Amino acid sequence: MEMQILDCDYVMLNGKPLIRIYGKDMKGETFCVFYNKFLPYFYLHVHDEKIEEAIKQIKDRYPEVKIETVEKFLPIGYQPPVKVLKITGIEPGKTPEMKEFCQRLGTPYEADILFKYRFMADFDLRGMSWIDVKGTFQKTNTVKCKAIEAETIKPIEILQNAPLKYVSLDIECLSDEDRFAVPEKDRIIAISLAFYPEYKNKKNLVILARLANINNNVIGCADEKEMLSKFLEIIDDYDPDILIGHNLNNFDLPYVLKRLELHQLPRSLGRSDKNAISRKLEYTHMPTVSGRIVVDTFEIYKRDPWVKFKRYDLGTIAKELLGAEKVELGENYIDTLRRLWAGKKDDLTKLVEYTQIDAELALRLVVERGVLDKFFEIAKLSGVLLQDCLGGQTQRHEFRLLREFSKRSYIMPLKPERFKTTPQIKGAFVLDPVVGLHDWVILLDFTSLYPSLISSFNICPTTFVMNGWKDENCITTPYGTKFVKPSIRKGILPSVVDDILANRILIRKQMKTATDSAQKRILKSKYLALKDLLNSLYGYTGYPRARLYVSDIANTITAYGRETIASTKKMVEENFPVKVIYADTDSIFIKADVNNLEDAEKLANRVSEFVSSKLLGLELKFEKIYKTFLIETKKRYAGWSFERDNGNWAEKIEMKGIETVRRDWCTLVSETMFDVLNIVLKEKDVKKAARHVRSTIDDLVKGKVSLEKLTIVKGITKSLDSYEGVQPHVELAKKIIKREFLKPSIVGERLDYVIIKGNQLLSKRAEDPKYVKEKGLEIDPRYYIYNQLLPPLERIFDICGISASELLEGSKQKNLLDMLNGQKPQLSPEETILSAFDSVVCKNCEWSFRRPTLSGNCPKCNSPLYFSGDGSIGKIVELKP
DNA sequence: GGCTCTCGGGG
DNA sequence: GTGTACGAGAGCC
Repeated sequence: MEMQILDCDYVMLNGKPLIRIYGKDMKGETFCVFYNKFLPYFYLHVHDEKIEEAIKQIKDRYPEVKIETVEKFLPIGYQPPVKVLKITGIEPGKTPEMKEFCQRLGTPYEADILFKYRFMADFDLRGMSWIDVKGTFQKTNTVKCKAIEAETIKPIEILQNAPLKYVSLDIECLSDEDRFAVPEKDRIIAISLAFYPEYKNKKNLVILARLANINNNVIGCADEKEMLSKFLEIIDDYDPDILIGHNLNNFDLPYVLKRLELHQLPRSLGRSDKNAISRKLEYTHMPTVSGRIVVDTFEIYKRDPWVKFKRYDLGTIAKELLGAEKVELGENYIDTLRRLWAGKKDDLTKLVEYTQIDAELALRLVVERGVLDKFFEIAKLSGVLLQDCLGGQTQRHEFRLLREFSKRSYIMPLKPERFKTTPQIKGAFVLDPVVGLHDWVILLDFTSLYPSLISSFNICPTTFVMNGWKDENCITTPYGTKFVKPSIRKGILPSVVDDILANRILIRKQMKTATDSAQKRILKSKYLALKDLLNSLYGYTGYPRARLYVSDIANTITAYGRETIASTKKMVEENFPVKVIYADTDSIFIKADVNNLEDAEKLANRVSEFVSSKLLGLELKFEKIYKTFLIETKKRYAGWSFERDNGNWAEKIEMKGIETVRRDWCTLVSETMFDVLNIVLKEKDVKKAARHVRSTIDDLVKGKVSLEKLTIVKGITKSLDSYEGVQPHVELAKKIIKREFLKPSIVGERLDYVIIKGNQLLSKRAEDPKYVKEKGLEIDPRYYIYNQLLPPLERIFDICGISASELLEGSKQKNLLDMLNGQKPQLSPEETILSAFDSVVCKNCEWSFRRPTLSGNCPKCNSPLYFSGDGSIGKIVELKP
């Protein structure tokens, strides 16, 4: 029988561990493979003369263990193999205790590797890979699928994936009190399921904790308990491989499990008799549902470095990626839900529709977007089970390396102790940029710089020279560390890098010839998975809690990186008529004396070839040309880029580190920023950009900017009196509570606000845009100019040689004051000062700031702030908004 | 510019 | 289950 591995666990049976591998065959049938001929073991390194004594002590304490002496290479430092004890136990669960006991006798190795992973490593089994099993079918009720007692298990190579079944779930709960639902008190009223492929010709099912007759896709139940039983029944019957939900790990799954427990129902969501669990620690979650994989769309999308969202709620992600709209329950969620739940058929139908769409969207975010494809391949390449690939990167490298180590008779260290302080790794080189607006800038970067360096210089814990060794056999690094030459011993880390690079070339070749679309899709995912693994390998070596963390090694890699980029700069400037204006980690930006794309490209290719030929094992690749390039500081730049795309030039405006989309900025700011950069970069007309800003300010003063563009959003996350300091949205919340005294609570809500004109402190002038519209209130242009528009724009204009005062003045009006006044009557003298202040000072403690604080008070001593400026020193006028 | 603190999704 | 794992952005000097 051939099947693809989905999950693996073990149980103790008759005093012996029984390994269970869950998987699927090509037809989609589920199996569980049992294997009972594997026992837990680990290694112990003790001083040669103490070996006999150690064996005796272990035997006395643990008579059941088997101890052998074997030859192994220790993982850190180049050295000959040593004798170590291999201690084989019976119960995996006893190993931690044995490990502690052995720590007094010597150094244990591999004593903290999960039993299932020990087994998988030794049998060369990998998550999502295929195995060939010979054995006999077993009758059992410990698992819910066909069980096979295996005689032999062999890995086999199959590219395709078995057909998987996905179910997405979303629950609705109702609390009687006015707070967020908690599973200890508040019941679940509805469970919504969405299936792929369909379940009994249905895409959706909603199970209600109330008798109802809505339609074929709704099952009414007498109460919550009946609903939960029905839910378990459907999961068993449909038998999904993948469980999906938005914030499933942190909300729906633990909630359902807790309610099942309270109703004394089995928590049997998995494929075995093991209870499903969902544990949270720090911030990451560890759901365990035997035989199935739990996928939380919130966690998956939040971790994805390629797509970024302003917010990660289901509505936002679904809208952006699927173009789908979520049903909104309106202003007061709890009240609406309560009303719908208590209502007649129409109300209930609305509730059903709401929860049904949520489950469906989460499902589509996985299936339609194919987000798991890459993780399938990461599992196959690293060996880690699919469920464990969805989390951090460390495990992937650790397990891959464990297998490479075992193959070569090396043993792995234990995980380092927690909270151990470790030396800081010195990071990459970032050149101080030549700040300004430049023409014709070429970007080149080293492909996979750190992995290439690991490979070129044989950098690995196993080749690391820790004591005197003949220099002619070593590579001495710029950090001062030494590694033996590959001719003496090739490192494991370099081998892994080479393997990934070779694999990548192979996959790229296969991608070109592949015709089948399913095959193409898998190859593409494989390529992405290889890229991910390669890019995160350096990070692993520099992670203090990695088994193979050696600070000298991480420091060696970055030192080589710094040396590479510095010598590249020198080399390029000495051999070509160019100036390097910026460099960061593995990329350099060079300013060239050219005036068209083709010449720039020719030059770039010459530079690329030259540097690549001089630096062995490295490739400096031509990336793109910036016709115009504006750099503010390290890591903050924008440019008009041109890149080859299938032979043609593709152009776009790029921004790095210049935040145009920030939650606490209104859209007017991002729009203006975007317009300004477009004008500056494409037309190189700074004056025109300044005019654009002035006209925006003009519109603002004249009240021509729509409230939507001025709305700022901030969440109220805790009770109002627990906020320290004065914040506009908190003050607004207080106002709203006062106005709508029937409103139960505001905690957990997101507040939209605009800043209006008035005589109070800034923060007291936050107001609900709807209220502003109703009452015909006016927004405060000064706030939007000084606190929103100016800060980001000022920096851009500054480096283009236009100061803030020039920005504000020079239009029809003489200065900001006149613009602010517009058609209005004259302001009081106190307000005049606002037109041209240089800074804000606190007269009490003499602290000074560039801009007024939101509270209007000094953050240090809380006394009122004063404006200073207007050209004349000493002319300080009290802030009267 | 660098460091510490907070908060996220969900009902 | 031989486990014990966050990271971006805001706020503050």
